Amino acid sequence: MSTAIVWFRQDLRLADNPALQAACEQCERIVPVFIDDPRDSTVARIGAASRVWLHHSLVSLGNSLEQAGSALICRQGDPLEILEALIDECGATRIFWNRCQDPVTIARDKLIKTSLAALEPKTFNALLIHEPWTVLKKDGTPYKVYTPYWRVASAAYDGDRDRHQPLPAPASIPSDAVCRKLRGASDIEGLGLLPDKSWPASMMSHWSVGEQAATTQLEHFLGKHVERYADGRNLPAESATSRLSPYLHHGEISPRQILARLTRGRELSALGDDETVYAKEVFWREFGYSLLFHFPDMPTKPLDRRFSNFPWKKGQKALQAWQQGRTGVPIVDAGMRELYATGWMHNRVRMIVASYLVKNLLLHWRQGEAWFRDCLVDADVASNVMGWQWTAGCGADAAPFFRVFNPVLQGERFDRQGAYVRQWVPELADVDDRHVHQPWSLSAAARAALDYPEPLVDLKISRQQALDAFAEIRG
DNA sequence: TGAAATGTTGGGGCG
DNA sequence: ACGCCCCAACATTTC
Repeated sequence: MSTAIVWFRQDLRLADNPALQAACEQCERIVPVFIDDPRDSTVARIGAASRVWLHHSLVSLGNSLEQAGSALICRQGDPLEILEALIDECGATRIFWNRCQDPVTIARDKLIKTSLAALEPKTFNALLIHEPWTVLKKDGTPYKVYTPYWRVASAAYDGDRDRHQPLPAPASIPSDAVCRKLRGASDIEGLGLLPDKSWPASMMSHWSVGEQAATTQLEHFLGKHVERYADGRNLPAESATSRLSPYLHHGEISPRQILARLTRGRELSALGDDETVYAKEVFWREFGYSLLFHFPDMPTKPLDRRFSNFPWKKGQKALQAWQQGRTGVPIVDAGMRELYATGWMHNRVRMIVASYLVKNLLLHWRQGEAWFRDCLVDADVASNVMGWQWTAGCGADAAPFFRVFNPVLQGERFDRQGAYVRQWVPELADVDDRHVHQPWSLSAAARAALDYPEPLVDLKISRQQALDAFAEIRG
């Protein structure tokens, strides 16, 4: 009897899962396993919020597998050692998995693949539309500007649509008593992904986890919000973004599934304006993975090497005020509090709080990147690092100038009624619309009546400091 | 996926 | 009626 291990990683779904599909087609018995690798390097290791999500996602996947007559085995430790032990225990003759694309995991898995050569490991692309080495400029070098990347990547999708169609879930996942015995009742609990604190429960009260929930959210977004996406996505008080990022990060849904459902048989080039803006967001994720693959030191080193000499400040108090949402800038504090409470932040606000950290507080983008990685349920190294480098000005940004956001203008433009600020900063609930994004312009008496911090820094002065610092390094 | 400085226009107040 | 000034609103330029 042929037995296959299916190693689940960032693909916690049954549908559009080519490794699972191939195993079901080729083998008579399937052993699904998830391995938590506690030795992951700092950059690849996901943070506390993502681990909480992961716990619930594994529970959901485990339930789906059980409904299909199978069972999920969870282990913690060195993946190669665990896989070798498991191969002995269940007599596996083959192993299948879907590829991850961050540098740490690529290097680790390459070794594992070699070590397990006797089982002819078979790996698949389920993470991306285009794997990073397949989209290059004519001269063979990677894109560093998004727009030309999008042109080529979207045309490649349109030119080979059949290949990008998602797979259905396998009709059945053959298992037997031996496999089920390998799974102890408390396997998922045993990974210790849930800290013994109260925040995980309140954070997860904002979410519904799992493959089914991901599909429901996609349908909700496409049915209601995508038609006004170009404008609506910028308004943090409205839930007009897709909110699919945590599902994508853990692989509860795939980009192939999203694009197939968005396009419904059309080419990307035939989509309406709002749909195109959304499709481009999906390809921003692809672009992030491409950058990370071709510039693997991006998590720690600026893409623009001039920034190695940027005079970042050190300020533990300022960093803490930012993390806790007590900077005195309403839109910044609202975003940071939304992040801490829900594990997620609206994308427009991510740009604003990030810009404030690096260009007003002049703190290193890596400190912001680390905080986001720890707090976001969608923390994806590629997207997170790309976003922070973009904000800091050292990443892939085609702008020919040093971009500095003004959080007051951003707030007034995208949260005109202050609804978002009032939701997350209740101290400002009664401040009128004209002052809600700049409470320091209230009279001294009105300010004293508010239990809200004075601004940490002057926006105009700190902006000028950032511009001066950039002038120093730009050569 | 920007902001601030600078330039232009046009309506209203006023002598 | 007219010119002048002021300034808001909008447009353009610059980093």
